[in-house]
Amino acid sequence: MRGQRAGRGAGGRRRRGGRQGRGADLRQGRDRQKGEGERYRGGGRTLCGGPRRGKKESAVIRYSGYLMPTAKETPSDAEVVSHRLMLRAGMIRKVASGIYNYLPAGLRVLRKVERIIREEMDRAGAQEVLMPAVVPAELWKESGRWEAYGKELLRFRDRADREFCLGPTHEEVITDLVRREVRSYRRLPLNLYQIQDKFRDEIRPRFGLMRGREFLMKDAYSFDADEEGAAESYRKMYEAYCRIFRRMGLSFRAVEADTGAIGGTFSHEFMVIADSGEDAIVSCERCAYAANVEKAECEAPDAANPAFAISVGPPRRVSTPGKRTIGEVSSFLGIDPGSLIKTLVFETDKGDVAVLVSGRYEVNEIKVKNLLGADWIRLAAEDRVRALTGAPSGYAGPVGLKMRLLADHSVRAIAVGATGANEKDAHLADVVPGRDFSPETFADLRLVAEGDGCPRCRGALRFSRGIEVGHVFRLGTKYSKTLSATYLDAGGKDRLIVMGCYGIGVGRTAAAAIEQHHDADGIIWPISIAPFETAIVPVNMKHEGLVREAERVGEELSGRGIEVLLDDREERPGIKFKDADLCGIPLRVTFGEKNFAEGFAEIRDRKTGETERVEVTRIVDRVAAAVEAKRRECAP
RNA sequence: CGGGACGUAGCGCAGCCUGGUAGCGCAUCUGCUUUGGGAGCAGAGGGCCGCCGGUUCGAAUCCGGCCGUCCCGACCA
Repeated sequence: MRGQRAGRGAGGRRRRGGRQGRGADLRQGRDRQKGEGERYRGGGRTLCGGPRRGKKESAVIRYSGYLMPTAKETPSDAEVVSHRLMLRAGMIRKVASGIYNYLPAGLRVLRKVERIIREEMDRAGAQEVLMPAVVPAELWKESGRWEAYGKELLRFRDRADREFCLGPTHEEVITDLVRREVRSYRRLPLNLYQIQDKFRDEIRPRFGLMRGREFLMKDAYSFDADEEGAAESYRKMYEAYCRIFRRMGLSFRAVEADTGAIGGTFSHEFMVIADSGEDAIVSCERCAYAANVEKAECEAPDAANPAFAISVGPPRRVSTPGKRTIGEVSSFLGIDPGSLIKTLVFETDKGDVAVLVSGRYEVNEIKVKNLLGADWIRLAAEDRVRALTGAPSGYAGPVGLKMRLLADHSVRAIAVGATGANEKDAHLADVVPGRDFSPETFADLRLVAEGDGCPRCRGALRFSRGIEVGHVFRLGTKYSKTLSATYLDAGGKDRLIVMGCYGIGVGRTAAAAIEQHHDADGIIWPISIAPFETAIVPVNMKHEGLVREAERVGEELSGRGIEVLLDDREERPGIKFKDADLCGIPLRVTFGEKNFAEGFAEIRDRKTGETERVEVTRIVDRVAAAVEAKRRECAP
């Protein structure tokens, strides 16, 4: 799949150069050979940051020789916008499920994301290291995660039959490094990070770079002498993350989150707000509270007035043939779903458990899992439900049920309710919690719902969707304990190092930026992570004066530190415009014949579509000013 | 791993039900014309019809197995 549209002009030159090898063809033509050599030097420097140093070298990239094969149609297996657009814009190509090639333009975007991350991590006092992708099993066995991590951890053996894995995260490796090198409190605090390829053998890779198996990730690890220091390290990272995502021009929210498999005590996820996001988040309209719905706390309602239930007789069995869902049962019995007591049976590593919740709400499995201190939890399968309750699922109820019973606070608000009868096609009415059954505990076990108040300030909660691009954790001593990473304090005593870890998905962040910033024509990159800052489009490559002027302007802009893509392909204007839009280049300078004859060119803003006609003599200044304005929008 | 689908030219698809010459659009290559929003005409190249087996005189088409990919559910940056 070579440049579909990448250059008729090149083709012409190739022909003249003879028909031998393709590799040779690509080097034909002095001008292009020069362009290519310079491109790498120039491009590399620009991307690595820092002011441009002396020497006149062209950093202008010429589209005709550049591998950015755009497509009008998309492979049918791309579902989300970011995936589709990255494929169409010639940024990535799939190699295997969840594994991608990054083409030059895609790589430029990743490098820019990396660069911002590096600058802010360095600024926050972190130091860059690089750890191996291949990790010996011993380290993972030592931490206990060799067993605990599951199939996502890709394991294999070397020729000597030693076990290894591809690192999906590097707590073990970094802790091993630090425990060897750090002995004294004088060396703390320490924060080390890397930007490296990770591999997680996802059950179901999807959405292109949003959920790949191999992916670029920045992971940082902090080491402190005590909890106070760890809290400070955490705060610094939290702030660095805010700066990072602001600089990428993203609208995001830091939300309280569950710590999951990484473990630890406390964590925030950084969510890029996008309707297509996989995660649901809630945030308070009045205060700063924001959380992943998995984590979001629910207030306990007032308990029902017991006087209410005093006159009610014993539970009544009612026939409910074929009615098993809350909706069916409540409308069949003519009662409010909120007074149905929903009973769900879960299997966990701590044994089976039934969880009760008001029919108005959903059980939050993560809260149940955390309450039990379980490693895993799943809704019991049909036959298990039958064995435990004596009825098919849909008819379970707490009355007379012989198993662990946990109840959500919402059940307490039910004075008289209805519930399954543990018998097929039957429910019980006039059920009084506390009288007819008693759960071992009432706790917050449900999912937040629309209409709930903020747990902090009782303000209104707003629901939105987000893409998790970063995650910061307070790990405490989880890894320093299992891997015995200790230091000597000032009193000469051995103490455990207190850790934190901090991740950012590099490719995912680029994808999230697209999810948040695109339109019908393609990507609209924030300038700080765009592959190029401006495109220059000479409308007719046969018009020598016009082309020469376009090239001159490109060189000048480049000389001012602006990243330019010169579309020197022998294509029709429509194609060039479409491609510039598709690839999301923030500004486009168009050299058209009519305007050029009058001494004018045009600047177009990709985002607003606004077009400005500017005299060619002033165009460089004008573009530079526009670029500057866009860069300022991405200020931290 | 469960549920649903799909594998035919680089990409998007038709053909399969009812077995017999592999087709369309885009892209690619050549020539001419064209040059402000994915051009026109003329010509050309490109296929182990996912793989293996079975049925049949004959299989892209029917049957079985395998592999791959995608979509929906439980994990995560």
